[in-house]
Amino acid sequence: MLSHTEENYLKAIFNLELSHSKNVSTTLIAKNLHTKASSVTDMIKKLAEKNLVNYQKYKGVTTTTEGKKRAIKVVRKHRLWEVFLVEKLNFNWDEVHEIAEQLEHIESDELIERLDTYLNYPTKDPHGDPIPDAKGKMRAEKAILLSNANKDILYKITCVKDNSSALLQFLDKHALNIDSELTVLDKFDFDNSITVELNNGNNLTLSHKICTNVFVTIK
Amino acid sequence: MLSHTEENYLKAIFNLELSHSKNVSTTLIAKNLHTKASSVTDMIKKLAEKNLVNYQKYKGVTTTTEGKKRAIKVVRKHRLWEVFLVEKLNFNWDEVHEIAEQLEHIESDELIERLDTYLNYPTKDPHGDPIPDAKGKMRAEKAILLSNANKDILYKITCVKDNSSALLQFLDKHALNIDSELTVLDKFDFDNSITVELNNGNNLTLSHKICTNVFVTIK
DNA sequence: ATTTATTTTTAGAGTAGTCTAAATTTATGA
DNA sequence: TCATAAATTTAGACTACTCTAAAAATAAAT
Repeated sequence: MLSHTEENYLKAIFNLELSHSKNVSTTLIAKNLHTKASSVTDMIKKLAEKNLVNYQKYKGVTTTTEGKKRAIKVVRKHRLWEVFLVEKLNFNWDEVHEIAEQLEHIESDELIERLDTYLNYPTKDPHGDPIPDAKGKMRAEKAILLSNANKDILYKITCVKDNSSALLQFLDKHALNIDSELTVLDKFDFDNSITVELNNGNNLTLSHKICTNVFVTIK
Repeated sequence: MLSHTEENYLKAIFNLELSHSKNVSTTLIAKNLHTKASSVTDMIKKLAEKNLVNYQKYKGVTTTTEGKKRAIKVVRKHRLWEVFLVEKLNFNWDEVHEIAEQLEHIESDELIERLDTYLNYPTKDPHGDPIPDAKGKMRAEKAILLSNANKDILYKITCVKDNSSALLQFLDKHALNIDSELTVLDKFDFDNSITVELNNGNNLTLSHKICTNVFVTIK
């Protein structure tokens, strides 16, 4: 059985491995968990001792097969609880992250499977992130960043990168949601902003920062 | 903000205060939390420092007004989650205690009020225990122990004292539930067992141990 | 009332996790 | 390639909580 802290480290390492690929560095983990590099080193040693990460001094870490399994389980729990909070308790999608961060550590296999059933086996959370199934399989999304989208092609939003309230509230205010459809009309070299047309006919100019935090697929 | 451990101590002290009345002893708390008396002394000092309990060396503790408020909130959360687990996720009443023991520490006022709304403001948990409302008010139940019930009077079960699976499974097997109706037919001095008649006409003889763990009120 | 038993507290130490500051290793760049 | 910068690890200390064993206080019993 892992402590909440161990689970948090494992989840962070796993996520960073996916987004930054291969050997995750100590400082990157520290930044992610708002802690210090020295604390990370200590914890990494502990996780390596338990065969949950591969670790060589000064070379960063990767998760082992067992480590991945544990991390995926935490991710599954986090995302299922997010669906519960939004679908059943009517929370807004920008309010659920902190609470799910706590709920993901509740220990009970039976609970999580019953929750999954109750929610009717959802495959994505309110932010569009895929929910791993009970075996740990996760839908591989061939989504691209909105910043890399081409002009005059119809896309739909599938996922947002950042779960911060600030981003989610911005999207809400501009009627942008998971499954919203849009076409890129213009790309501006000056500040890398782009103008999109929504399927209600409205035009919207989005900053580069927004575009690098929103994933889309061709509709 | 209190740690899980502090909340657990506070809840235990509060419950023992209700059941054993006045100045709860160090050993009683230790037994209740499966820890050692010396650990209890340490924690009591910490809680006294925060004005959550009144403490005089060697004289036991009582909760302060603020301490009671915090304890009641934990109890409210525990019991609401138990209702959720039974009503929505179809757990049996003997399976929910351990999980609720974890869920009761999730920190979010918004969450607990939305859960309450979602469950349609229940007033008792699956074991018949009263759920405090958002202001901390709890229904005062004038229930008596089945062991103190009189002959030939129609009672109904309102609550069970012990949340252990063993007791709950015994009751399940004998079709005894919250709101089950029964009449005491006989009381045996030899072993303090009693014979009851259920409203389906069946007779049942119950041991003293069972009778001191089941609460009833006159129907 | 004084011994004995029980309860409670203190003292000292251990584990999990955190930090700062210093030392070491790796990466960078003239 | 050699100096310097950046990243990483170690060392030592701190908080929260736990324990055992011994000391002190209270309760019980002759």
